[in-house]
Amino acid sequence: MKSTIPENGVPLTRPAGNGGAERTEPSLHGEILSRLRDYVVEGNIAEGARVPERQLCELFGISRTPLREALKVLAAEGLIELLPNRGARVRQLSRRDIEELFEMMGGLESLAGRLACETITDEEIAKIERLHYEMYGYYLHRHMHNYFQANQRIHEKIVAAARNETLSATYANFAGRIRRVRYSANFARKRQRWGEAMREHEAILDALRRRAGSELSDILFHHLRAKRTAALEHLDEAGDGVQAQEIDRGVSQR
Amino acid sequence: MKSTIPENGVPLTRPAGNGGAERTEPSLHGEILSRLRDYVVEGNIAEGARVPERQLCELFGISRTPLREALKVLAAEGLIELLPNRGARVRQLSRRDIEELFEMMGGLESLAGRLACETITDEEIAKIERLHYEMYGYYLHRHMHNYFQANQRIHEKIVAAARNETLSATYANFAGRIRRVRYSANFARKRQRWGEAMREHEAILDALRRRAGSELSDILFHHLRAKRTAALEHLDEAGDGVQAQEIDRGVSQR
DNA sequence: GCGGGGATTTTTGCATTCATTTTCTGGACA
DNA sequence: TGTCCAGAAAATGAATGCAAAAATCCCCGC
Repeated sequence: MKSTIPENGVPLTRPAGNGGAERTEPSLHGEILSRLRDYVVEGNIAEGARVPERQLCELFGISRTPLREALKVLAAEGLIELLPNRGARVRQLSRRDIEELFEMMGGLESLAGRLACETITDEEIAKIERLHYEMYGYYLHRHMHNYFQANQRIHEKIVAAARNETLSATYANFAGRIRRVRYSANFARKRQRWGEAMREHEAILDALRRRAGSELSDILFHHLRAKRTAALEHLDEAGDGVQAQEIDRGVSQR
Repeated sequence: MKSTIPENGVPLTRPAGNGGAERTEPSLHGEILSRLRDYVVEGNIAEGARVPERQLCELFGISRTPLREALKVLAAEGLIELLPNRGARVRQLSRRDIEELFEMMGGLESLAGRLACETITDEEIAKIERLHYEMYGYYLHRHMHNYFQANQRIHEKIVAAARNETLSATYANFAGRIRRVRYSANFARKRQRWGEAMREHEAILDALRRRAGSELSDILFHHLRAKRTAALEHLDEAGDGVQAQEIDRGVSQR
């Protein structure tokens, strides 16, 4: 059959028992798309660097056709950019891009909060409260990583409570795009910002309990606006070394 | 009944001088993507119907490879859906899909309004005011089509005033998905709803003049919520005849 | 030592080909 | 007459081939 494909570490066919969390992608294209997206989101290719078609084909054990299809989709998602006759590059997020993405996240969470207030159940709120106190514990112990994860899950729960699949999918898309930025920004988060964030989260919970949609919408927007500010500050501080390499990546008009 | 594609005037090979207003897409893939997206959005293929690869290849004068790449992207955009080993179909919007899309539009416009209030200039507001009075004229004369277009342009201006390219692109994407629904719903719009919409638009302008971001955010959300309700009512009334043809398109659960 | 220009290699974009799967068709049989 | 099944035809998904563009290398002149 596919005897021409060199055997490498990655199995050509999916293992029979797929490993727990991963949802089964029926088509090869779908699976490649997911895998390549993860591969890029997880930072396996440097920002602004070329996406090596040939190597990825070997890595995944496929031909160029499905890989290129996946590249086109990722480009449409905004994760990479396609330069005519010059292949794909991992999209380098400019300062403005990051601003825009945080604003989008703010808008989406704002919407999610508003919608959630319309239909959220007491059980769902209780679940979020539990996550909140868990997060508070990590805050007190200054356990950054777990705090970050609990934080993410709270926001995901709110989005899920909106009961809007389209919104969830869009949210996941944008979340993927700024994942690295958010994480590193959170790592550098100052004590002061931590305290603010905790207070904002308390306000979020309060508005959620009262099902105050419009109010929650405002709070979430400003919460994300604050995250944006923190991320940009972090970028300014830590990013000086990165500036140089951001410059020479050439034109990238959309 | 297989041939849903009418023979239209699109030449098989691209004319040397590309036709007028269209922005030049550097790559063939990009051009095919745009053309195919327009082709679908404009309703040239019935909802739920198969997207005939072979015929479209002949129509555009290309091979299957770039066409299939475009199909994958359109599927990611939510315009069509891909059934494994069974090709692409134009996505049939369920009632729930339409609800979700209007909610998304509400969220995006809500965000746009909030952001716009931060940076909009007096000139931009004046421009929107002119459009508003133009629209008011069409309202008085019951000139449905022009009213719809002026309405669209006002909302586009607000989104543009947010100065967020990512938001604009996302907005355009969702607007394309529900274009048909919105338009037909507007056509059926009752007198009463027209009056309401005009009042809402006045409130929008008022909040915009005062740069009351949070307030405008609320107004726009509820404005879109009202549009959603109107669209769904229209669907319930006029959609009875469509129900039958919606049933037998086979499985398509999401 | 350094820069420039042309040939070579690599990469890209699309067309074509090939193996499967699905769908259509026609006929056997209850 | 209706149903089921086998074979043919068509469509799909992915691999490969090929021409053109880009990147790289190499050598020459300065």
